[in-house]
Amino acid sequence: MATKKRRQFTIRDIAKLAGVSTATVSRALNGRSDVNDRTRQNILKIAKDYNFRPNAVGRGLSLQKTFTIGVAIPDLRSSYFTEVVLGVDEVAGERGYSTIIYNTGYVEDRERGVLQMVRDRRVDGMIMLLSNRATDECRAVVEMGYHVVLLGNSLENVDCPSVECNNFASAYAIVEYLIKNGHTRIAHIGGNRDTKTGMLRMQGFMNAMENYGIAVNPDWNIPTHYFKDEAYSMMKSIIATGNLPTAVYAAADIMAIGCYKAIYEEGLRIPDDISVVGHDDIDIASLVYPPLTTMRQQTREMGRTAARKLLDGFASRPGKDITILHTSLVVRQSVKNLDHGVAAPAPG
Amino acid sequence: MATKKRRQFTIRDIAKLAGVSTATVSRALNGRSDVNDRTRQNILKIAKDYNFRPNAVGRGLSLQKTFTIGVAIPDLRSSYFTEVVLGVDEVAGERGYSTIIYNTGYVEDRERGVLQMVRDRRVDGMIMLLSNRATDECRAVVEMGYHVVLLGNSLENVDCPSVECNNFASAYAIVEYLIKNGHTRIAHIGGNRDTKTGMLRMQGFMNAMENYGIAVNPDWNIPTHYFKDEAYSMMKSIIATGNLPTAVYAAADIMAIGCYKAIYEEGLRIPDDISVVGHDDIDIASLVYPPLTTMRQQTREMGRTAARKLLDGFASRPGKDITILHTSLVVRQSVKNLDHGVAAPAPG
DNA sequence: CGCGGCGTCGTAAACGGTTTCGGTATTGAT
DNA sequence: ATCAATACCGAAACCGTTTACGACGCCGCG
Repeated sequence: MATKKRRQFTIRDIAKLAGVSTATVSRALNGRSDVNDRTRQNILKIAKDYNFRPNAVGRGLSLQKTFTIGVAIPDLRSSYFTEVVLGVDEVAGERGYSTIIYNTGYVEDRERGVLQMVRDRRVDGMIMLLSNRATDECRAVVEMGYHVVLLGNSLENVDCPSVECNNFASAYAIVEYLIKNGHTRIAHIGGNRDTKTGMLRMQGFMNAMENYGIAVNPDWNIPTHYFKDEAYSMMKSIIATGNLPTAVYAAADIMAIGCYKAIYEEGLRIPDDISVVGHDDIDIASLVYPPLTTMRQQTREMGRTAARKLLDGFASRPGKDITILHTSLVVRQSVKNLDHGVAAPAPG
Repeated sequence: MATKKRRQFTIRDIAKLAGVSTATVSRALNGRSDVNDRTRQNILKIAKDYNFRPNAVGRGLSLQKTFTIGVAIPDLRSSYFTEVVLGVDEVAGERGYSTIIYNTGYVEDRERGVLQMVRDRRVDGMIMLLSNRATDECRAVVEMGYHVVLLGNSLENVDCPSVECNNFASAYAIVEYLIKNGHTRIAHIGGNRDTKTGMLRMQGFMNAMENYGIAVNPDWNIPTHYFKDEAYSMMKSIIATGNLPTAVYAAADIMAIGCYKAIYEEGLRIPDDISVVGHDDIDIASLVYPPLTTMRQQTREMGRTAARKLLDGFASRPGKDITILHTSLVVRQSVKNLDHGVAAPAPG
């Protein structure tokens, strides 16, 4: 069985069949003007008959360009990230580029490794969602003149474009929403501390609390990773103390979902016993029970503009320029209004 | 600003600096034995000092191998598929391959296009989740000797490995579960008809109904695509007729979620008014309300074995061989037992 | 001394495209 | 008829790496 793999059918073969040189074949195939129309038709016909496909690797080597861009995300399973990728892929596709997706899982080595793909010339540029830990590596790469744009997390002293949302204001807004609904016992299951988003959202939380004169319980300000399972564990441990908050602000919807699980497992109700809010408005936020109130990010649009920046940068290389897409509060049913509600805050 | 992009630092530069030929540099860098240890150390040092990285494109051309595999999935947003991808990426990573993800969106042209990547030599092999519509194209490609393995949907007369689940038996089992809970008025929001999985699950549904002597209402056997939104629409239109089933079997969890949305929007309750079951056990199946009973697939494992087959196939090329991973019923809370329940079947 | 073997390395040809440079033939103007 | 411009095309270099083949020196052995 198993058909043997033949040598590839190349433009040299076409050249021989057409009685011309490879240069002419290349010109004809690429639609250049300086080739006679009859010979072009002939070459095109042969290419078609033999089902010819140019070898992308050879082409890439010659052109010093692969027409491929990479995008590195921390977690393939989070629809926040896949939505970003979809946005990137959209505009990449429009411009004749394909996109490679890398999953870093927030592990430092993989972040670094992925960054090198652009030096390997596997991709023409990279869109990176990474933590601060890769800062030095990233700076080095952009200083070598390679094209990268950052998403969600611009880095200190790294001169490349980035797109993000106003994390601080966004966190402030949703915590304020909680406070205006009568909550004072508020926990923060926070995002990764070596991530700018994580720091800013935490600061937004702190600042809102401070401005309203509410003390924050240090046991209720817990950094962890942007994973469902980790948020689940943290929520569990908070509940285990017996000292319950009336509301929790999870730094990402995916983490809020983890909190849901923990809360339900402990026999508590949302929002009656504990209110929960998240951040990002990923697609399942409206599908869980109760539907999650959260801050909506323009996720796909972020992917799109990142891709545009990267692709535009191939022509004329830009320096640092940050574009910020704003967020908006979407109110659903996961927070209880304590002023008009039944229960008073749980006993400390 | 914007550092100029220099010519790449190549093994030729290293050769010059070390006073040897590029052949020796290549040998040293690749750990071959026939190079003196002192010269090797010298070369390695230079490579390190200059932060050298071999050009993957040049390497790929020379080796006729890119150490990259592609995986084509229909929908990046479905965690069923991303889970597959994660499985693939796991074993690929272990063996020194990276993986490229392509999103086809079930559109025929993209399925065909993606298939060509392996002919372009962009990837060493492909794992494809596709519909029957790409059958001819796919057969042609494998007959040319390229490496592809199919996942979820083996194709007629295409001689390549594939991995799937027992769709027929799986569908039969969950419909039987519905029947044993007293349901007879059962609708099937079915998967894509040009997909083997869609056909088989539909047949499993039909067969179960027939074996239990239950007539199937043709208005309740609706094919559509494996998308949440489409299932939502279908469910809406069923409800709009006023003739309600007591249960619906959605051919995929993602579709079941779409049904949830439609049912809730119409002010009905799950499972009190309508029971819902799905297929696949994607991660949010346990997080929606009520938790969805469904058939669990060994999703990640499917990705893993597909990758193993592909990678193993590089050494010795296999013909058709289908491995089937079994499914299991996971009972949660989205179906009501009509025998012990309150309500009799709704009036026809 | 001659010879084979081994260790080490260089030359040059691949791999599959693109592109520069220049050459020939044709055309049109004078 | 002469000359310049133009259309079309080929030779060869190039992109960065690997590798088949052979060269060379050195060693030990008969």
